[in-house]
Amino acid sequence: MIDIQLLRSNLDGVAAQLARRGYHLDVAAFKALEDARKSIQTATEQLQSRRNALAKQVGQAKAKKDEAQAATLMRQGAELGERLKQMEAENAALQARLHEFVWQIPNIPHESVPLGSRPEDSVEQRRWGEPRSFDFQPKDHVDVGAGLDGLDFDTAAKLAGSRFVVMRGQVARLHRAIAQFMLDVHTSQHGYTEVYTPYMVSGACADGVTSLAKFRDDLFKVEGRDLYLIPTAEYSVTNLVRDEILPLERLPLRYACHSPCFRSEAGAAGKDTRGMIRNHQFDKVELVQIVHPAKSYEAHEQLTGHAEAILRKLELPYRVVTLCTGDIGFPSAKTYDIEVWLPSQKAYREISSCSNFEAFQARRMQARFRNEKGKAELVHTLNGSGLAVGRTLVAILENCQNADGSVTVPGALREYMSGQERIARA
RNA sequence: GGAGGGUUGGCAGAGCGGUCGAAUGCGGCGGACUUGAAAUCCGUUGGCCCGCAAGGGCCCGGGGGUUCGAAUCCCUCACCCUCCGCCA
Repeated sequence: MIDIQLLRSNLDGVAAQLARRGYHLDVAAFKALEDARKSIQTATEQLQSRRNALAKQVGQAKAKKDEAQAATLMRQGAELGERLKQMEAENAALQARLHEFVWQIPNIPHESVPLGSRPEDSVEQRRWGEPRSFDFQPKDHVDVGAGLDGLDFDTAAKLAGSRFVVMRGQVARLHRAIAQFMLDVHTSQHGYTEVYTPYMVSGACADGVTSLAKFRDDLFKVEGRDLYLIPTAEYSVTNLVRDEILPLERLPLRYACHSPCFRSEAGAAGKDTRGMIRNHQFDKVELVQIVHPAKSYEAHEQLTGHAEAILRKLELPYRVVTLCTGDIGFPSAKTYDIEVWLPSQKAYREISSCSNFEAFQARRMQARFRNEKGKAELVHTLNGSGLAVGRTLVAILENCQNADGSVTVPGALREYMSGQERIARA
């Protein structure tokens, strides 16, 4: 969430900055809420002060064995109690409303984020690699996978419905190899610590990284329990530092985590229904960084570079896009999307999203560090896919396919495939 | 599943219903001593909210209750630990 002090001190300024991302901040509502809060809070605290003073006097009277005096004071205290109870309830209700109001405000976009309301307004930063020109008609990953007896959507549908996949044989192994490879690169070359975390988190943790109220429908919930299947390892990994005050020297923390991700895709009916571009379950290697506030934009560039390194090693053409103000996610201050080339679609498709959340998530999670002055201060959090495993498999099947239906294994993955250079139908 | 114990400040750990936001130790910070460091000694050291300030309020796992007054009593939920049973 954004700093409520900032709202109090510069409400119109915040509203203007939020307007850049298409969010209308109800300034009048906030003012009304704040005014009411102020008067009720002050009144409540005055009553509390009097109650405390009275209670103290009762103690003193009793110590002096002045029972008559004590009885008088206790009667006064009892009278005061009734009013206090009402005030406290009113105060609590108002604080809750204010809290709710502030918690559903999205993050303020960083000044470097291009202004725009549609995906087309996002700005391409760079491209790497040349899309391959085929001397035959390339198939999409569904057909390549079927030809290899490796991807089976019909059977998956029998088990769990649409938007699932069954992988077999060499394709399943390739999928596993991709994840291993990514994890190894990030831990051995980019300074990340591998972590294994729960695939379910509490509602509070979900609310720590984004707005649960807003995104509840996108999550799978465990029936009858306050547990949600993670839609990305970000949910569990970022929360590793919730309610912590980290020593300065522990920063930065860099975590890499391979996990399955579960998404209900409630709002995506009819979109990307073919293949495994948008499934209810997919694997991803996630990168998370917990950093000093002064270093987060530097870290953001590095983290994006770490994700890009994977595509370079796999020799898959991609481009990097800075999402425009209207397209960044709820908690994000700035996001780079990395898009990989898919021959079947003749288009670049998202394979990674790298965001700097500044203190937005940290404030929700109460994730802090002890700064140079010894004071507790909120950390900055970042994450990025490094990369989505399923979509990487899709990209390899499509970009590395051969006319005979086989697929060439990218050089970087061969050590994970017993040196095998290509996958063909068994 | 059954029985019991526990959750207190950065950490460890005390705390008869009244002056406890909380002893003590460690750690941190400042200082003395030292060429420097260690050791020792002295001082200091939680978070949050309102307020220009003075000052006030809240926080002892979460929530509720009893009371003039709750870290201390009661209820409830969560988590942790120990033992028994069961299971992988």
